[in-house]
Amino acid sequence: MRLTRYFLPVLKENPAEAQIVSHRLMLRAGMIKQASAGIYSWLPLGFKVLRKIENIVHEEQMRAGHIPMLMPTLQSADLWRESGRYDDYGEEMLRITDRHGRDMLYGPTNEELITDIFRAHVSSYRDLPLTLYHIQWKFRDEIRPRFGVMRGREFLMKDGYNFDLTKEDALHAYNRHLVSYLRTYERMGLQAIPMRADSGPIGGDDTHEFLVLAETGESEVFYDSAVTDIQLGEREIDYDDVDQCRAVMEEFTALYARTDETHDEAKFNEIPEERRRSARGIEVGQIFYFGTKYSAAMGATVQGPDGKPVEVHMGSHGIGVSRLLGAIIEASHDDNGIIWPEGVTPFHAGIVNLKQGDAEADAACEAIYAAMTAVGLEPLYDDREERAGAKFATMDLIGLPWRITVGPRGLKNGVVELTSRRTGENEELPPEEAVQRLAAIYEGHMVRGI
RNA sequence: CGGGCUAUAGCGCAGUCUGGUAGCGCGUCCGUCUGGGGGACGGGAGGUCGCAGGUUCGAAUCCUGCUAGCCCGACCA
Repeated sequence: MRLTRYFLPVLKENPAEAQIVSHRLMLRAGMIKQASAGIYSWLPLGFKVLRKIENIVHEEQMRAGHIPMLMPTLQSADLWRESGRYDDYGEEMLRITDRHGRDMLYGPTNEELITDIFRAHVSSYRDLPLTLYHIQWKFRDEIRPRFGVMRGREFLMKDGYNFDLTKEDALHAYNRHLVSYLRTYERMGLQAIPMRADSGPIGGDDTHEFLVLAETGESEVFYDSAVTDIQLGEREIDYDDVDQCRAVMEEFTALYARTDETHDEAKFNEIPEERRRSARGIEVGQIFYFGTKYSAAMGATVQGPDGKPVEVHMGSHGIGVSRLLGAIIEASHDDNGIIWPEGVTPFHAGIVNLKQGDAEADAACEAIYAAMTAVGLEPLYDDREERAGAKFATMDLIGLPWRITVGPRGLKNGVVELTSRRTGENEELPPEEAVQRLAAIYEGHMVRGI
């Protein structure tokens, strides 16, 4: 993409309403624009990152054997009356009446809809196990939306639902999700720690929240510092392997890590004192096992091998997709702006032409642009008639992890500069080598964008 | 929902107390110079002063009502 043809309305000054760094940077980098309280338009740069995150979530869900689909944002109140949650959910649910006077709602979650689909089409134990998921906009009418996309009213969420014949099968689904979530977050450059949590209005006994440590987090968390040393890394996972998934789950949840809702001071104090940590965290996902709560209420049964109806065991699992943008920025920025992890960056590298209009510099930039595109990389070429300082400032603000700087001075010696946004490290090398280097860096980090 | 606050050009703000027909910085447009960390000079464009009503010869400014948004707290992917 050439910057002169793109739409990137960056701001030099901080908008007054933005208090936390991710909100400020998303506004300044021209990623979002507030439409009303807690509701945002996603401008091209923000939309690009949102789609990349969404695609990582899809890839990891499908890798774990979960089936993508799409349910509507508007739902009928009838299903919610059936589950009993129409009254339980309270003011947070946005209720709407259509022209015929029918009660509708903008879905805050989808347990009812998915259970309705399930009971209509699944009748045999032989169709199990089944895990369906979608990535769809939700609406929760928060009393006080704040922090930009971190606590919006309208937000994009991946929510999935597993249906299993037995509790054991459902617990495997639980573990499978825990593992797949770990991989999902790691691919985005995040460390999200699973913590024992409270189930809230979803209900159920077993639940973990995934928290990204950040000073601006809304949750207070307590943990054993050793948990931050555990990484999934490159290890091979067979998501059908019950024992392996359980082992990984146990590895990641053995050490103490809880939110304030479930914090147990006595157990916390059993940790050696030098490893006790209290901090703040951003909740980026949650997994639940809730047994037959919805299947019993809504009559979701299958016929077992003996021909008798069995209420299915269910769980649900969510990832706050739009919130993740905020969480990633909170975890990865500096005074000059955002620093995108390679996995989610909107463009793979920026090309800065220091002397726009100089025949050699222009030609060199075009050649790099073509070479990057040829190997499947997506560059953002700053071809504006701006001075070097302005171009650098823009690149730093929008946070592309790599920058190729092209100027007449370097070109005389046949080199350009490759600079890491994160470390500031700078290397002079021939243009072709810079492109090769980028191709190697992004090997394994290629995510379909838009 | 309790407490605090704001609304004036795309963004950040002054002007309101003491009424007289709206200003600054950034951005933006045109031109010249410049060219390795938000450059300089010159010239432009851009505003129903959140909305409605009232007081007044005259309202951004005073009065009444409303709306929207922000911050702190109690609740939540």
